[in-house]
Amino acid sequence: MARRRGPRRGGVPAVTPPRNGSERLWDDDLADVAKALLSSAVECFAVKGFHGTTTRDITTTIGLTPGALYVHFSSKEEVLFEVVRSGHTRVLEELRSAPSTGNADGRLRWLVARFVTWHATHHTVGRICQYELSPLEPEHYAHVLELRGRINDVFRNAVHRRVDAHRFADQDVNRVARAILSLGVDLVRWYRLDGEDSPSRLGEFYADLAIRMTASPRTVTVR
Amino acid sequence: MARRRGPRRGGVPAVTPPRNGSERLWDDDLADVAKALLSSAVECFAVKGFHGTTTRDITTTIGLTPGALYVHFSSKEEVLFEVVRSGHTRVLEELRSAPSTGNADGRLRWLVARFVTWHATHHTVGRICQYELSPLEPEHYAHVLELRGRINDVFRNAVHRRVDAHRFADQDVNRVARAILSLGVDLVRWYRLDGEDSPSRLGEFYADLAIRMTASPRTVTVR
DNA sequence: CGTCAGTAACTATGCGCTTAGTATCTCTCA
DNA sequence: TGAGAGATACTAAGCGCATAGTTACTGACG
Repeated sequence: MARRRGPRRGGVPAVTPPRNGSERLWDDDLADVAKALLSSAVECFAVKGFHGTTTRDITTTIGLTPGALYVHFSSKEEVLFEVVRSGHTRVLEELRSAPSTGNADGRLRWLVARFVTWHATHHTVGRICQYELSPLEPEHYAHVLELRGRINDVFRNAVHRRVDAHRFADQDVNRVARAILSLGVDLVRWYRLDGEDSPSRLGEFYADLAIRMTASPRTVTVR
Repeated sequence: MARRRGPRRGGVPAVTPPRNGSERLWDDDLADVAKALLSSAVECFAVKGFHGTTTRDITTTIGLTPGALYVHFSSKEEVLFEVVRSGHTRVLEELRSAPSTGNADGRLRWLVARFVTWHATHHTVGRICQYELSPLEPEHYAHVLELRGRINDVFRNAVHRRVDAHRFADQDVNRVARAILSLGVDLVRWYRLDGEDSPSRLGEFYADLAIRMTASPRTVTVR
């Protein structure tokens, strides 16, 4: 007993995973402990940032010691990369699940609503995905940039489709698309689950707003 | 000579201030070296975050040693606080310089354009003001929160005024005000001076967008 | 001469990561 | 079926380095 050095392997897990809803975001093939490490990292990174978070913070929160992190990930940076990559991948999957039928208005509305709902629901992960990119290694950053480019394309295409449907030539389409995306992203900075809007209500509100933002200028000034 | 311990004091300054436009933001009563430290900190904090920036980063960039920082500021955190407090204070001053005459549309347009132009021009400081608040000491954070509340109030009032002027009851005014503010803030995340929009052009675009966002829903659907 | 801005050297602490070891599990073989 | 080997998840301890901040001192200025 005095010389006890290791944990039980298998059997009842020694790990206490955090209950923050992020475990749904990780790849299925990850071990349970790896998933718990990621979920713990999410809470720490979101509050203290990457550099302000220690490996001791991440591991002790779930009942492990710092060395355990290196069994599953090669570095602290790789934990960050996995969080950010998974977050973006899940967002992209969500957007790609959009129904292929329907008109341009409906499509844009659907995309905005889903994007916003996702970011409100996962605003903690979202915060890391938006504001903690600079500590990533260059190849990891490049990978994430590519995912972001794909997400941007979905919105840009949807806005172009809606605007084309109304045939307005004096509209700067890319600027509006970027503004709509901007709203969906910036909410991770201020959103709280105990605020007055549920994720889906906020999604509906922003979808309405996006339609208004892409309306023809002539329509607005018709009064 | 072998025991030389200090620098030349006075005469030709040993300090090389960074040229990033932030020196205009600091309080006039600060010493030139203190201002240079703040401007250097802005570059470092914006790229590496507060925790990822060392006192050596800040000081050696302008030709000083780490101990020099403590001649002017009591801690690294105080440097951050001064950057963030000054940034918010300058924004608030800008908003308060709005002409008191004019209609509700013009006022909202003016505020948005100025807010956006400011954040595009000073997007580096803006990034710190939005995303590097968690390392602040509690009293400093409270101070900054109060400034932010005042900035929010200016926008909320302007949006209420515009909406009231049109007498629309089905509009969620605070949500729209928050969305407009959100656009102005999130731009610090992505804005680059070498992009296609100058600060003032972006300000005009967002001012137009804000008017559209606050238009009556009935107007939009009048087609 | 006194003051003060800044330096060089240093201190105490903490960090990311490594290493040697342990307990447990799984598989193979007789 | 049981024993032994190999593999593995994890710990406790530690390493090498770096950090924020301190201290004793210097040189220039008024």
